[in-house]
Amino acid sequence: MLVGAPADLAKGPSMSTASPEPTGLRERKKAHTRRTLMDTALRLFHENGYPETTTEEIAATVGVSQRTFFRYFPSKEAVLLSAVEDVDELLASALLERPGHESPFTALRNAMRDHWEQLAHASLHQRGDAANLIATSPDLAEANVRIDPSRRARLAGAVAERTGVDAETDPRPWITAAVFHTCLGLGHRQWVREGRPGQERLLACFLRQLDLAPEAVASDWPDAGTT
Amino acid sequence: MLVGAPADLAKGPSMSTASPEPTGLRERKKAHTRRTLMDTALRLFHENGYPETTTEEIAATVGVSQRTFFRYFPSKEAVLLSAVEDVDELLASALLERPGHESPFTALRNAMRDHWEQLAHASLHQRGDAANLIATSPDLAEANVRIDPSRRARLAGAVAERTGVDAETDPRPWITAAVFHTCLGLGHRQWVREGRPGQERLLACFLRQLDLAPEAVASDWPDAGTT
DNA sequence: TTGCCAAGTGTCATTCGCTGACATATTCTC
DNA sequence: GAGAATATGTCAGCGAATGACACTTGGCAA
Repeated sequence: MLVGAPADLAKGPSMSTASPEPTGLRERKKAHTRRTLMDTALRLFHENGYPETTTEEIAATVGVSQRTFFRYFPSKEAVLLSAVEDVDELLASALLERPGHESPFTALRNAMRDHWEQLAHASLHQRGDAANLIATSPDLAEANVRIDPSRRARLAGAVAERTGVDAETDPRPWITAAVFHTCLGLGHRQWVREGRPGQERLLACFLRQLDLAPEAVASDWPDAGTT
Repeated sequence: MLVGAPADLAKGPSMSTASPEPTGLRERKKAHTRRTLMDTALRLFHENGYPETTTEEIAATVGVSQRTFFRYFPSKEAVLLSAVEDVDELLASALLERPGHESPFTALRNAMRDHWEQLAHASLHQRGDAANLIATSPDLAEANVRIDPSRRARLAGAVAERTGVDAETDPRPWITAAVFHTCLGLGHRQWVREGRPGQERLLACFLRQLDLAPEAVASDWPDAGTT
C-alpha cells in the first residue's frame, strides 16, 4: 500500500503512515517515478492550466508512456487528490495530538491553527505546492471542488478515530467534517476576495469562519457579522 | 430560460420560475425533445446502470444524434443534475413559506418535513423518479456525490434569499446548507443500511440526522445516540 | 402563397481520458 | 546465470465531448 503501490488510492483505515524507506531498487524507482509524475503534473497544471494539460503531455515530459501514467494514477484528478492528501494527512495527525477535553470541532480548529506553518510548509514542499496551486488557479479550484467529497470523508475518518466512534454508524464526525470543510472553503473565498494577502491572513480567514460556524447552525442569525 | 433553452444549466439569480407554456411550435418541440431525452436517459440509467449507458445509446433510443444530445445537455451528468434540480427547487420554495421566526436550519428541516410527500411525488413524476433512482443505484449515487457541490450552492442561495442576506459575503447560508446536505446524505446512508424500507422511513432518517446536527457541531459528544 | 432568415439537427472528424491485451525489458530470487 | 515476478511500452479501442459544415424545418413578412 501507501507510496509503494501505484494506482493505489484506496484508503483503508489505520494504515500506518510510516513507509520508512523503499529498500529494494524496484521500489525506489517506482517511488521516484511516481513523485516525478506528480511534480511534473502539478507544474504543468500550474503553467498551462488543468484542462489544457493532457495526460499525454505529462507522461511525455516525464519520459514515460501515457499508459504508465495511468498505472500510477487511476485518473488525472487523482494526481491532485494525492497531492492534497498529504496536507490532510498532516492535519489528521495534528488532530490526534490535541488535548482530549476539546470538542471535536474545536480540536479540529485548533489543530489547524497550531500546525498552520507546518501545513503551509508541506504544501510548498517538493510537491510543487499543490495546495497553493489549487488556491491560485481557477481551473484547479474547480477540480478541487469535485475532489471535495473524498477529502471530507478522510477528515470524517480522522475525527472518528480521535473520538473513538465508528464513522460507519455515527453521523457526528461527518457533520463536523462537513462544517469544517465548508468553513475552509469560505475562508479561502474571502481571502481571495481580499486580494490574496499573505498566508497568515488566510489562516485568519479560516479561523473567522470556523468561529462563526456553531452560531450559523444553531442560532437565528439576529443579523450579525458579515464579511 | 429553464426548460426552453437547451444546453442551458447556468443558474442566474432571480430567473422567474414561470415558463408558462411554450407558445411556438419550435419551442414545444424542443421542450418535448428535452424531456424525452431526460426521461429516456434516466430510464436507461436505471435499467442498465449509469456508466453502462452511453450517450450514443440514449440518443439512438430517442431517435436523435449523439450530437443533439450534447446540444441539450452539456454533459452526461447534467441530465442527472437537471432532474435533481427540480426536487431542490421545490424544497427551496417550501423554505420560503416557513414562518419567519424559525432559524434557517430549522426552517429547512421543517420545510423538508412538511413537503415530503410533494417532494417524493415530484421525484416519481414524469422525470422517471430521478431522486429515487439515484438512491437506488450505487453508480448513480456516486455520480450524485460529484454533483453535490452544485446542489449545495443552490441550497445556500435559497437560504440566503429567505433570510435576506448576501450569499456572496455571508458564510452562514453555506454552512447551513452544508450541514443540511450532510444530514441528508447520512440519513440516506442509514436508510440504505436498514434495507430501504418505505419512503416514510427515509424521511424519518433524514429528520433524525437533522436533529443531531447542532449537537454535533457544538457539544463534546458525551457519547450519545449512535446508529 | 412565396420566399427568406434563423434555429435545430445530422454527419463527419477529431481530441482526450481511460482501459485491455500482448510483447518486451528490468528487477528480484534462488 | 536461469527463471519468476513485475514494470513498462506499444497498439488498438471505447466513450465523452467539441468544432465545422451541410441540410431541413419552423417563423415571419412581402
